[in-house]
Amino acid sequence: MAMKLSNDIPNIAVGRLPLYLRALTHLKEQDRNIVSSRELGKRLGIGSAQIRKDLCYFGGFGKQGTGYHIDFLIEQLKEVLQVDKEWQVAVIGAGNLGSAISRYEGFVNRGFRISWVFDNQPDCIGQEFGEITVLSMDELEAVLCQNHVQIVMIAVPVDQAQAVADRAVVCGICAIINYAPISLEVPDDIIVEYIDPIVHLQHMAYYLQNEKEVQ
Amino acid sequence: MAMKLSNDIPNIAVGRLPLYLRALTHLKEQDRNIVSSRELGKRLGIGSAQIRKDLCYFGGFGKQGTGYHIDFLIEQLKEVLQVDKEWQVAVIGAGNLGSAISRYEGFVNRGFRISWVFDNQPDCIGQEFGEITVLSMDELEAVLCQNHVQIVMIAVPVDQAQAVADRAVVCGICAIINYAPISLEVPDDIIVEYIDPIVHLQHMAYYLQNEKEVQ
DNA sequence: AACTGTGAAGTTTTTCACAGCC
DNA sequence: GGCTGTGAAAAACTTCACAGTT
Repeated sequence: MAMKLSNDIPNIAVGRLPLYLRALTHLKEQDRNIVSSRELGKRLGIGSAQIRKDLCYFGGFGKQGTGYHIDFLIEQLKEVLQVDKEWQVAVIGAGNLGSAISRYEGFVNRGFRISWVFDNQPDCIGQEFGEITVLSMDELEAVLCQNHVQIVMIAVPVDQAQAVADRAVVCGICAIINYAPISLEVPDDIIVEYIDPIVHLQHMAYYLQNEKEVQ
Repeated sequence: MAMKLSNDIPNIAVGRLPLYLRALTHLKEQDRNIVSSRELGKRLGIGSAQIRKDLCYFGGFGKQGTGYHIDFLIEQLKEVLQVDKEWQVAVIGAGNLGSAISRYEGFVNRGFRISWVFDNQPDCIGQEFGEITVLSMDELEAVLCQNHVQIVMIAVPVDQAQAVADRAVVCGICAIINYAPISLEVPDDIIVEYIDPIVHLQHMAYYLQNEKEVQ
């Protein structure tokens, strides 16, 4: 992601807000009303000062002596992140991964809705995932353009990912979540984030003790 | 992840090595032999100095005036990351997501193999994903312990994730990839990494222009 | 008494810039 | 001429510490 476009709030701080939001939602589900930066930090493995500072960039939503009202903070963070509305998302690729994403029900109450899924395999097209039907890749441009789709998730085989991204970019999309294990080349104003479990696994492996060395 | 255990190499630099490895693999597939830090950086959207510095922590694998031999660098990075061997991984949860992970064929040539999958749904247990069979959750402890499994991927519903993590930790696992949208509480010596697409989406949404404001 | 908001201090990470090498 | 390896400078980020508020 080539981000730091914004005025002056560190991208890395913005990146933590979704984690705060996620944790706050769980607290709310446990019928909690108030939380301190210390408790929130402990749950997330983050220092309390960092949380206060991050929230402070956006005005500070807490009460001295008390902490943060969970409902209020959730509401404010959703507004800051622009997820108080519902973004329409297109998924490209309806294989194992694309279909798992499309069937996942967790998007909606966090600000997103998968509204379209595309694939180029004839046996896939027409399949129903919950409320949506798999469309042909031939319809990609028409659907993305006509609906002013801003976010796409790419879940196609790695050798098709760049071509698919190029097609989406031409349609005016602004942001891509790429599940294919390849760095995409896109114009500077397009936001790209990557989800590649193997990157995480390889990162972790560095810190693991090799069994043989242990013995 | 509570990482900085290591001697003195920044965790964040280690985290970039898998990206370098991934990009190098693509270059190799295009029959390239040599690459400069500048070209590699351009592909990844990273400064060339950063790449040189990262590689330098591990000794510096380049040749002045020339660049980096791709084959050699791949080999060295795999060794550094300990992915020149094959780690056995267990997936917990065989729903949409768990089965997509388990069927994915991209793990093997990047240092990992999904060797076991568990679920608690009777209609799931016994299903075959490629070469592996879905096992009952009742067998979790026995399998993890007997095989000294070090890495598990959690792909169960959010309300079961913590309990599943607890069970895995007792079995002596060292690292968790958690796909459930919740922060896990685990002992300090367990490495946890999170994969939650909605965290990425929410992060991106912050930088998107709201349609209404554009007009 | 408990907790936030926030400048200032401290630390980490990135970038610069150039000597040394091919 | 082109490129790496690497100290030193710059920038970014985190933590401290405390005034101020409830």
